[in-house]
Amino acid sequence: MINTRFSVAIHILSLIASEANRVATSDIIAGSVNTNPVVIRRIGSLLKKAQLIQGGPGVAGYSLVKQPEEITLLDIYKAVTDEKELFAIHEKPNPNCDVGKSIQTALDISLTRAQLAMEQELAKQTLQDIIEHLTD
Amino acid sequence: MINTRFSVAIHILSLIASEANRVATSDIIAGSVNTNPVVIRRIGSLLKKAQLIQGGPGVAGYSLVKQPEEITLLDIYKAVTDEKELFAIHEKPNPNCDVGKSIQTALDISLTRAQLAMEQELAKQTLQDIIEHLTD
DNA sequence: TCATTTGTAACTATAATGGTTACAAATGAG
DNA sequence: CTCATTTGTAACCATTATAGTTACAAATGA
Repeated sequence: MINTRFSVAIHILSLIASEANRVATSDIIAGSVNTNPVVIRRIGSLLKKAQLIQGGPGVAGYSLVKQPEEITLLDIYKAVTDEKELFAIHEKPNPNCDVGKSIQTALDISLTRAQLAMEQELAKQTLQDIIEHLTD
Repeated sequence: MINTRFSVAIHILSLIASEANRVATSDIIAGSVNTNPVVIRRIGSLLKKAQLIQGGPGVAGYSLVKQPEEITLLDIYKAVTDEKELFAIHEKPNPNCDVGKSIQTALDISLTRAQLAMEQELAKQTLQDIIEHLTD
């Protein structure tokens, strides 16, 4: 299972967008996510590195850098997962075995396809789509 | 990251298929995967529950129940991941907040789509495809 | 009968995760 | 300028998942 940083990141961005008039501090966001403000700031730090939000010490709250329609879920996913692969492949299969010596390459081909399929679906959805579902 | 059970399971099945004439014991498979035989038997147990292989105490080795063309990577994925969701969603957002009260539903809609996209890609590939890539 | 092998429980070390405290640094209001 | 507020980040902790390991009962077939 992929950790909750991704879903919390989407939550954070949704809240910032929906509170565009008010000030979305890490404390307020933490109240909505129901966690510790440091957890929010930690993820906020990743979202800043990815140029999705802005904010900093002394300035209360975060704000979006782009419009919700311009932020895809893939942007958010990449921001919080770094360059990690979706599927782990076991490290040291036996190179003296016909299967062992080439299984990693074979796995990489197939599993990368699956990862790309997922990422393409995330790229089709934006923060705006999430926000539109919020009134459900 | 999804754990290595999935990739090890594919390795196990590939080895059983490619050694169809010889006896694929947990010890031999462990030698190819380069791990402990119990790890193999543990995953083997899951593959048996999913009706992908057969074998048991007293009988040396495992054998495939279906042909490699009939085993999709999704079958294997489901066998080793149980019914767990791909993406974790944070548990207790604040129900007194407009975003918090409906974010889980919104996330579920979007993330389930991404998971399905990945699963559909896995369903398109079979154990036979992996085996064909092995000679690379 | 007995050597071989699987199934599984139990334990361990390691790593990831999320929560928490603490505090320096930056900012802007007064 | 001063100070309250807020962010950034290090450090630490508890919990959990993971993979490896030992041990042994149960099943099988030679």
